[in-house]
Amino acid sequence: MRSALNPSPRPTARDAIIDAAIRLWSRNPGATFSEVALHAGVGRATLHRHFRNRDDLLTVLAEICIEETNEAVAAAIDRSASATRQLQRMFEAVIPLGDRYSFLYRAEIGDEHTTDEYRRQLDRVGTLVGELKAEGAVAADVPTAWVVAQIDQLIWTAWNEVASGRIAAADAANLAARTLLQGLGKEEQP
Amino acid sequence: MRSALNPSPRPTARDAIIDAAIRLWSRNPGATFSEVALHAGVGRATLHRHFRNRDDLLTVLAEICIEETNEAVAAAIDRSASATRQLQRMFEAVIPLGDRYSFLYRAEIGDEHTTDEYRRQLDRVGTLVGELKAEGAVAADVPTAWVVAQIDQLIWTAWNEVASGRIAAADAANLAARTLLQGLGKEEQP
DNA sequence: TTCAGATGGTACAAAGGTGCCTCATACGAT
DNA sequence: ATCGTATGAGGCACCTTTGTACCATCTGAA
Repeated sequence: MRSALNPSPRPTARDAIIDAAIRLWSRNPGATFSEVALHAGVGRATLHRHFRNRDDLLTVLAEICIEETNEAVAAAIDRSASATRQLQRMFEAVIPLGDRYSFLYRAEIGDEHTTDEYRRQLDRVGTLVGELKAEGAVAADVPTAWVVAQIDQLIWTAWNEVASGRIAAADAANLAARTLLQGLGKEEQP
Repeated sequence: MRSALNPSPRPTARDAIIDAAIRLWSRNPGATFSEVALHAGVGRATLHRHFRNRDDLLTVLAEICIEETNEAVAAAIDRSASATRQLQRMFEAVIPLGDRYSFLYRAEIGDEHTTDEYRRQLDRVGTLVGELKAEGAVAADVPTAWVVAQIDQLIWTAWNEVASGRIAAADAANLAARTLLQGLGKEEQP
């Protein structure tokens, strides 16, 4: 059966490879091309037919992950809502992507367009943090860079804890938002 | 000159190797033995004389890092102080070790003794979290696993931000403690 | 000076990964 | 049924890394 998405190149094999590679490289960035092929259920030759080499595949994966994240965030963000609610919805949208997103942390992407897109993503988070500060949800004296780093880490940690079974998936976004906002909220008594 | 520490095996070369390996593998876990030797300023042959193979070196590094962390924490912890202050001092002690500690996150250590020691370390953090809950500094309804994960991540994030120059070193421990405690503190109004 | 130990450089073989290739086959469209 | 395409299996040459061995050199101690 042909996926409704991806009408252009290939139906199943390519998707299987992409999925397996993301999954595998998230756990083990040094995994072999053979292992990727094995986990994708395709021959190693087929893998090379779809992606010339390791960098090629890596770049495609990164672009897909960033695109997925952008879409999830765009769907979650409602600019008419408060920044606090936008943050909450962003956590809900992005945390489930943690397993697909995580391998980008360590991967060294050479492709310029991809790194630019990633930087732009962080900038967007920085903008959201600015709005949170304007709302008073985040104290103005906390460095924006710290808040952005925390959001990044919270997404990863939340997914990680869910994946390992220590935290219920339903609680993850709430815990993350609570950790961030009540942790960085204005001090009550100085 | 012979270091006062390490009286038993070798004076300088071994220490240089260990230092270079930790530093290098923290940034690039896949770095080659040759690269390690290069950064340590020794020949690859010398490296092999001190450490039979990669696993051997990795295990030694892990043990050293865990031991260093244990010592730093033990020196910082004062059981007569409040758990909150103990946490603060732990952050102060451990964050500067972030660069030497970080490569353990991804490294796959086979050695049983080492993994046990690491588990014990996490357990100790869990105990501290229990005390924090007893003090009311951390809400009882927050899963301990989540708090432990946050502490772990805060150490790493804090060091990371300091290393990249986005956060001042002097602020890191305070920011971390503030993020954690005020983020997980008892709710004021339900 | 002499000697033992440590080191650097180099060479070597084994092992594994990579990229490319061919061939037989299975599947779908015509 | 036939043809074209994608695939799986396997082979092959090339490269890097790894672990080992050998030898000349240097340094500190006797």
